[in-house]
Amino acid sequence: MHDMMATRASPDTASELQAAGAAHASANPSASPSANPSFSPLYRQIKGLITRSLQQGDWKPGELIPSEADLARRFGVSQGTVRKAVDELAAEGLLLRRQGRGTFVSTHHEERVKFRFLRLVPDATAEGGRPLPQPMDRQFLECRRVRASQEVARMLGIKTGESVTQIRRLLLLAGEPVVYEDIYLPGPAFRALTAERLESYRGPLYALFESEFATRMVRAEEKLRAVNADAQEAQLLRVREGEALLLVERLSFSYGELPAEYRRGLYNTRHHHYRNELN
Amino acid sequence: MHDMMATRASPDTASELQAAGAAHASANPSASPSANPSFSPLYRQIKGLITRSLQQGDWKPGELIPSEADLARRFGVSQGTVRKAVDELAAEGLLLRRQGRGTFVSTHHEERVKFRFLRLVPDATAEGGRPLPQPMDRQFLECRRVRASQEVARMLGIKTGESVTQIRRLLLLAGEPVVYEDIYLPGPAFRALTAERLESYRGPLYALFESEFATRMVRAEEKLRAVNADAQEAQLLRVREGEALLLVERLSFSYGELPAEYRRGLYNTRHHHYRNELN
DNA sequence: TAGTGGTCTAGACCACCGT
DNA sequence: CGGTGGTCTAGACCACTAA
Repeated sequence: MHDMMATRASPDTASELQAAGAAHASANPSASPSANPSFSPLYRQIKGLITRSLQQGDWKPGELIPSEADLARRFGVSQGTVRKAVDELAAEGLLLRRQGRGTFVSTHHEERVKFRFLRLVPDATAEGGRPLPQPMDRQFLECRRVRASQEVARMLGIKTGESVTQIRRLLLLAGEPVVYEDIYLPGPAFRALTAERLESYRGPLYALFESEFATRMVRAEEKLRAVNADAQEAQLLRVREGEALLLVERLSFSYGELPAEYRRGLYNTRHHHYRNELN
Repeated sequence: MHDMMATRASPDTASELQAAGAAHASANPSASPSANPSFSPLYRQIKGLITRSLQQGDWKPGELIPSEADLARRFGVSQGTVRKAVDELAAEGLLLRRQGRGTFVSTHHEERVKFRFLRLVPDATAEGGRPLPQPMDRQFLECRRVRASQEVARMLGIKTGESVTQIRRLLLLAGEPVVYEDIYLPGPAFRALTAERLESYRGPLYALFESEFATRMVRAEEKLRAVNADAQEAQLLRVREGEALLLVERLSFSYGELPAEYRRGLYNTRHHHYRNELN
């Protein structure tokens, strides 16, 4: 394999890569030899281009993206450089590498990473045993359009009073109600969402959002607190009023650090716990 | 045994690296050409060797380890292979790379990563603002040798009734008691630990353990629950009895996945919250 | 200026997957 | 079998730090 004409051409997409410290950056003895203020290595620029393609939906969740060799040709860089860009994206969970098959866009549909964001596990879980083998059931109490409260607006980065979709639901594990949460989705994207659709859908909410509302949750930040159950919460979760509950506020982000969901959940931690790893 | 070193010399440590799929491994026509059951790439073996050196204390926390080129020579591999090993160790927090200076063994003494394991932050913390700029104070209530209860023994992987060191303390943020925790340390290593030493030490507990007890905490697992304060807990944390508190059980590991500390903490989350990131 | 980690390239071969 | 990601090497040059 040789191929590849002597030089560049980069007949495809954006060949706007700034030659920044690239060894092969050709004869460029002029261009300031040092003191680069906003220096970004090539592989990060490549990473940016790939991210943009993901944002734009050029490659959709679950799909196969072009091979490393292919991408290297398109971008006019070496395979090693593409590899480093893809490595980082895979580490961030945006892409999924599978030896012998190719690189795929991550999706909430895969069996392996289902409930990736739900850290609640039954107490009986053994040391290594990760997920919950319990039967999970849902119960949707609300699904409606409401005006964003000051707090919801602030979290989602929109104006107070703007229309948002609110979902209120109950999660049952092994028949017992364990999670009660309010979910807020910004903008008109989720206008078509109905309680019926929620009821009929099998699988995680994020998988539904991905498939039918073109919104993929990429990462999230959570704030945890302990609170005492009020009368309504106690009734829904079948605990005594005043019983301690774990309050979990979650802000989820889509591609490009775009806030795409705000969630306020109450967990009954009598037989379950929130599991976390510190590094 | 076989080969190795047509060149090199590798005068130093273990040159027992099994030529596994190495392109240059050559001269090894015997060894099953494929179908390798427990296949481990070279860089992982290197990683193991470096980890072993860390465990053995060849390089201590805060110290500079040999340069990549140096390590490559010692191990008889290319710099790229060493680099990949070090990359992973740095990603896991065992090593810290600093361009232009070298690679250092991570330590709990650095200003940058102090309180790496304490995820409690004041509610007022802005979006990006990470750590707590609050004045922190401690109050040590106990420091004694006790026999491990069944639970403590199970967590620490020792026998029930074995001697462990117990520390009971209160953490005060901005003058208010916010954390009340019991800490259990296994084995005879911490026999010399006294309440006086704890009182006089400035800096994180883990920094003390590292400096004076040759125990570095590398990673930890936490289980979170919401519980109602009992009378004693309420008094110490200055809340009403029955008030919801965040119960945080932490199992910390030293090098080699060795359980080295079990901790049971109660957090008052009225003005603070536990912060977490999901990827 | 010397030394370190950081980036980039080019090419080889291995492990794994589907056909 | 051909194609994909995974590993390994060798060498070049860049960015940063400290002496």
